[in-house]
Amino acid sequence: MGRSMTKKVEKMQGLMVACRHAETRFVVRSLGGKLRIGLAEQSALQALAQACVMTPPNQERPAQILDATREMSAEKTKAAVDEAALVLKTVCCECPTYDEIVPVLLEHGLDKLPDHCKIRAGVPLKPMLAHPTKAQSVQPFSRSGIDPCTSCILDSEAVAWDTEKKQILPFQVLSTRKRKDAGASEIKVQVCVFGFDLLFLNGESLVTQTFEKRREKLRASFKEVEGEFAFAKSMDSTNVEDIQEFLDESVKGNCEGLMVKTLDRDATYEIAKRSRNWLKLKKDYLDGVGDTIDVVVLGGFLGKGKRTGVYGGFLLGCYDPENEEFQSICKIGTGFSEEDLQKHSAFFKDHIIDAPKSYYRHSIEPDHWFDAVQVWEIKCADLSISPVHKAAVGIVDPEKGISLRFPRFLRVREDKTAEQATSAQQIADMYNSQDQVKNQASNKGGEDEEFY
DNA sequence: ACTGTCTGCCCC
DNA sequence: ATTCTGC
DNA sequence: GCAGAATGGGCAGACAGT
Repeated sequence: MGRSMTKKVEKMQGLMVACRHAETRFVVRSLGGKLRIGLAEQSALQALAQACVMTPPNQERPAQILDATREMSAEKTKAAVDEAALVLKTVCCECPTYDEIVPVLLEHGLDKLPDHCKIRAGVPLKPMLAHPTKAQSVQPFSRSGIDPCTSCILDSEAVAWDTEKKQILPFQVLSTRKRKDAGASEIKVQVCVFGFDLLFLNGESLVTQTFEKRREKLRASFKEVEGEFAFAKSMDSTNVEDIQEFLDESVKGNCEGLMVKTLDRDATYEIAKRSRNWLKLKKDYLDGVGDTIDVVVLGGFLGKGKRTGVYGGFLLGCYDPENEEFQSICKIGTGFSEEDLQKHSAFFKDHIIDAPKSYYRHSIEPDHWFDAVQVWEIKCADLSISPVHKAAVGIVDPEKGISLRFPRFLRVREDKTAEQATSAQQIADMYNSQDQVKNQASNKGGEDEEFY
C-alpha cells in the first residue's frame, strides 16, 4: 500500500532530529540535491585530479607516495594536474557513472581509466554544454542492406510529429506523452527523431573527428523514414543573410531556432575540452526582436541563498480593461542584477498590502502582495496556454489563461501606469500570432476535448 | 473511486 | 531554460 | 570564459484526503 511517503518522511525526520547546529541545513540540501556551497561537479573533478597526481590512487596500502608533487616545480605540477583533470573530465563526459569510474581509479589508476571507462552505446554521455538537446543512445538500425550497424550513439532530438500534416508539433504536445508503461495502443502523439550528429559507430568513437566527417558518416549510415527518423535540416554557409533567412524559415516550420557549428575547425565533440563551440540562435536573443511586454508587479517571493533578504522572484500580471482586473501571467526570477533586486525590495517595501485586491485574478500566492504601482518591461520566448496563470482567460480558452516561456526582466517602465500595461487582448493576439499556433489553426471549430 | 496537491523529471 | 557574478 | 547559483513553465504520475 502507498505508505512509502510516510516512511520516507519518518526517515528524514529521524535524520534531522539527530542533527546538531548547521547539520540540518546540509542534510536538507543534500536531500534536495543541491549543496549550494559554490563548489559543484567541475570543481570536485579538478580537486580529484589534483589528489590523483599527489597521491596515486592505485597503490598498495598503506600508500607509499603521499605527495608525488613535493619535488616538482610549480609549473610542472600545474601541467600534471591539468593533464590529469582533462583525462578525468573527458571520462566523466563520455561515461558519467561514478560507480564505474571510482573502482577503476582505485585499482588501475588515472592513466588506465580511459581504457576501462569508454564511450559506448547504452550509456548516455554528457551533452555539449548549454544546449537544448541531449545526446541519446538509440536502438541501432541501419541503412537497409549496407553496413549492418551493431551499435551507435546519435546526437538527436525527439520531436512530436503531426503525421497528417507532416509537420513538427510544439514542445508542449511532446510533453503530454505517457512516460511509464505506455502500451502501443495508448500512444497518441507520434515522435520523430531528428539526427544531427553521430558520436559512436560499430564500436568506434567518433568524438575526435570533425563535425563534417561525423555528419557525413551519419548520412551514409542511416536512412530517413518518414515520420520516424530524419536528418536535421542543415545549411552550410558563411553568409549572414543566408543564416538570417534560414532562421526565419526554421521558425515558420515550428522550430525553436538554429544551432550554428563549424564543420572542420575546432569541430570535434570533446566536451571536456571546450564548451563554447556551438552557437545557439533564437529570434528572441536579438535586441529589439522577440516578444517584449509590459506587465504589472503584483507580488514578491522571498529570496533564498544569495538572494536572502531581498525578493528572489515576483508575480506579474497584465491588465484586462474589460473586466477591470489584473490577471497573473507569470512569475519572474531572472534578468535582475543584484542592484536591481535591492532596489525592487526597497521600493515595494512601501507598497505591501495585506491581501490581494479583489481585482487581482490569480491562483499563485506570493509571500507578499503589492499594490499595482509599477510596470516592468520583460521579454519571453513564447506564449503558452497555462494551467495556473490567468492572462486573457476567456479569450483564447474559456478557462485557461496564457503564460510566458522563459520570462526575464529587462527594465522598469517608469513612464507607464498599471492600467497602461499590456492588455489581455494584446496578450491573446500575441499568442494567436505565433507560427506554431497558426500552423495548427485548422484544428479549430470546437476543441475536441470532452467530446466522448 | 474521485480529486486536488505535491514530486519527480524534463524541458526548453 | 536565462541571466548575473566572482574568479 | 567557466562554473555556479539564483530563478522560469509545465507535464505525467504519485500521493493523500474525502
